Amino acid sequence: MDQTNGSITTSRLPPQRVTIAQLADKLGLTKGTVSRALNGYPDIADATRLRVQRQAERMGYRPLTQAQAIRTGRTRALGLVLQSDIPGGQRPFLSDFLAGISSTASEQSWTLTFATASSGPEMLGTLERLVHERKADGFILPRTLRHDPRADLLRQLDVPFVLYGRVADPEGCAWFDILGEDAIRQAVLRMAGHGHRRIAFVNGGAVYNFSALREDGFRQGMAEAALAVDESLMLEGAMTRQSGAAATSRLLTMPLPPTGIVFATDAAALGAYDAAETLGLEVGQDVSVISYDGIPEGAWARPPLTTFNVDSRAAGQRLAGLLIRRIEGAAPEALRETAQAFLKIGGSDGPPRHAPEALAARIQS
Amino acid sequence: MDQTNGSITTSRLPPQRVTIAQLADKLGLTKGTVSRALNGYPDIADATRLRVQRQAERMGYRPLTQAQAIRTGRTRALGLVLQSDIPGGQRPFLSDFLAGISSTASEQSWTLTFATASSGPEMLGTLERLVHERKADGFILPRTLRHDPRADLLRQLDVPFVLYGRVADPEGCAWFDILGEDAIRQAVLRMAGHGHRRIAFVNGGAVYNFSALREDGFRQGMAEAALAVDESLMLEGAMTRQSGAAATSRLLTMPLPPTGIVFATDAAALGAYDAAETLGLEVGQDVSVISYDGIPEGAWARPPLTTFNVDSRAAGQRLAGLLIRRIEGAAPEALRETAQAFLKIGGSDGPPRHAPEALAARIQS
DNA sequence: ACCCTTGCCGAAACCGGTTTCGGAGCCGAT
DNA sequence: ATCGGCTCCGAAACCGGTTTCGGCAAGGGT
Repeated sequence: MDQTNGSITTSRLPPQRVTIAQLADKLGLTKGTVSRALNGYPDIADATRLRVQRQAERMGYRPLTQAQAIRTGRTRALGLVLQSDIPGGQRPFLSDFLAGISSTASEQSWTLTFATASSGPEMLGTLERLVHERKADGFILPRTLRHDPRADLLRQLDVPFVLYGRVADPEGCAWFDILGEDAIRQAVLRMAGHGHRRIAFVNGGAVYNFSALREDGFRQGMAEAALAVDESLMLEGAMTRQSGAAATSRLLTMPLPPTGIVFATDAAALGAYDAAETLGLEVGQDVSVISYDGIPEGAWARPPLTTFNVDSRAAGQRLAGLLIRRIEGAAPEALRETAQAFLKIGGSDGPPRHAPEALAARIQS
Repeated sequence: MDQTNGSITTSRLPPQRVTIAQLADKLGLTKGTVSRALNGYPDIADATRLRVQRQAERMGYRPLTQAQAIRTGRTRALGLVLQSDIPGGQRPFLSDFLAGISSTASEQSWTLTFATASSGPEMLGTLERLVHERKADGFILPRTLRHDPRADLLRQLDVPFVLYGRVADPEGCAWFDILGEDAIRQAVLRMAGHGHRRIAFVNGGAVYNFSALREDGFRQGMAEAALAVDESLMLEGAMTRQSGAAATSRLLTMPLPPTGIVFATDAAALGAYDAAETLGLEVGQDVSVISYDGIPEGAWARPPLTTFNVDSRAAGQRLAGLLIRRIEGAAPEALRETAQAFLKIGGSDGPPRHAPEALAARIQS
C-alpha cells in the first residue's frame, strides 16, 4: 500500500490505533461521554453527538472489538461451523457461499469465524466452545436437519442463529431457504411435458428437512400432471455420485423402468451418467434426468445436466444479513426469507425415446 | 428468550464462565499471581504453579482471549483471505483445505478468521483491516505470486504470515509447498516412457510462482528423457477449462501436433476433453494427457484424468501449524516445509496411437 | 551478627472500552 | 424566592485479563 510516501521503504509509522481516550482528549470530553455519544445513548446533546462523530471520523477511530467484547459480550463476528465428514458435502458451492457471507459481513464490518467439525457430536462441542470463548455472536447453520440438534443447543444457550433451510419445529428459528419443492414440482411438470409418464424420484437423506419438502414437491407435480405415483419408483438417501449411480441402476433394471428420473441433488444425478454408461444407455435420450443444485460439474457432464440452479453466493449474503439483524435483536419470526431456484437447461432431459417396456427390453439385452 | 430457567428442560445453569478472579479466590492468591503462574513467568514457585494449574483444570478455567488480547494484542486467531474473483480459483479443494486448517487450529484452541476480497487492491485493504482490528494474529496466503504484494504488505506491517507456495524473494518468508516441479518432471518421464516423443506443456498464469517452477520441471524431465523442447509447444496462462480447451485445440491443429500434453493444472486439463471431443479425438488414445492437482472432477471425467494428487487437507494442517509457530516467535527461515504430490493413474494417458504426422492427418479430415 | 541476594508473591496500574451514578445548570411553575 | 424536573456531562467503577514494581522472608557469604 504505503510504499509510496517517505524515503525508501521505512518511514511507515507503526499503524497506531487511535483510542477512545485520545479522541476524548481532543474533544475535551471524557471517555464515558464519547462512548455514550457514539453508541446512541439518549443523554447526550445532539450537538455533542455530532461533534464526536465528526471527530471520530476525522481521526479514523475504530473501537477495538476485543475491548468492547469484554464488557458487552459482542465480538461482531459471525460463526460458521461445517461438518467435514458428510459425503455429499457442500463442496462445490462452498466457495461462493463463503464469499457471499463474508462480503456482506465485511460491508458492515463484521467478520467470519470459521470452524469445521468431523462429526455430529464434535459439531455441538465446537459450537459450544466458540460460544464459550465468545468467538462468534451467532451462527449460520447450513444443511438444516428435520430435527436439528444444533438449533436445539443454540436455543438453549440463547445464542442467535439462522438456518439455511427450514426446520420441522420453527419455534424461535430464523431462516433463509430456497424453495426446492417448487423446483422439483416444476421438474416433474417439465418431464411430463416431454411426454414421460413413468417418472422416478431419487431423494436425499431423510434426516435433512429439504428431503421431505422436495418429496412433497414431487408428489404435487405428479398430481398436477395427472400422473399416479408408483411408490416403487420413490428412492431416498442418495447424495453422492456413487449412491446416485446405485439408485439409478436399481431403477433401470426394474421390470418396468422409468423413462425419466428427477433427482433431489446434482451429486446423485451425476451418478446416473455412470449407471447409464454401464447399462449402455444414453442420458437425455434413453433416460431423462432433471436435478437440483446447479453445481459446476453438472455443466461439465456430457450431455450437460438439466438442473435447477441455486445462487449460493446470494444465499450467503442473505444469511449473513439476517444473522446480523438477529444478533442485533430482531425477532426470529421476522427473519424468514425464501428464494427460488432457476432452471438451467442442459441436455440431460428430453422426450422419451422408448416406452418403458421397450426400454426394459433394451436393457435386458 | 428466557425460556430457560424454570422447570422442564432447563436445569442448565447459564454456562457461567469462570474468571481468573474466581480462580484466584479459590486458591487464596491474587489475579496477578495466577496469571503469571499460568503464563510461565519464572518468579513463581514450582509448587504454586502446579497448584494453580491443577485448580484451573478442575474449575475448567479458560482465559477469555478477548480480554487477553487487549493487553497482549494476541487473539489466537489465524487469518485467511481468499480472492473470490480469480477464474481458476481454489474452488474444489477449498473444503478440504479449510478443514485442514481449522482442525489443526482448534486442536491448539486457535480459531480461523475468514474473509474474501473481490480484487487485488481490496485484498490488501482487507488484510490491513483485519490486522488493524486485531481479528487475526497472522495470515495464511494461498496462491503465492512470484512477487506477492500481500507478503510485502505484511512484512512491512511486521505481521506473521505463511505462504502456500514459495516465492521469488524469500526474505522473511515462511512457507509450505508441494514440489510441483518434481511432479511435472515425473509426468514428462511417464509420457516418454509411453513412447511419446512430441510432448507439449500447458502452463498456468505467469504471475504465479508455481508456473515458473513447473516449467523448470518440464524442461528437466525432457532433458532426462533426452527429448528436445519445441518452444512452440510451450503454452501458458491456462487455468480454466475454457482456456485449457483453447490451448489444446491450438496445439492439436498445428502442422505437427503433440501426441502427449502435460498440464500444470487439472482445470486446464479438463478442457482438453472438450477440445478432443470437438476434433473427434479420444483422450487417452489419440492424445495423452497428464496433469496436476487431483481435483475430484478429474476422477469423474471419461476416461478419468491421470494426475498428480495434492493432499489439500494435509497442506492446510501443515500451514496452520507453521503459522502458529511463526506467531509464537519462530524464525521464518526455520519454517519452510515441502511435500510431494502423488500420481493418481487414470485413463487419460497411454502409448501414442499415431505418430504426430498421422495424428495431423486424422485431424485435417 | 550483619548485609546482600534471591525467591516468591501481593498490590496496583494498565489495556480500551462500557455503564452506572450523581450532580451541576437551566427551565418553568408555584 | 423556592422548588421540582430535565438535560447533559463528569467521575468512577467495571469487564477480565496482563504486567510492573516493590517488599517480605529465607538463604548465603563474610
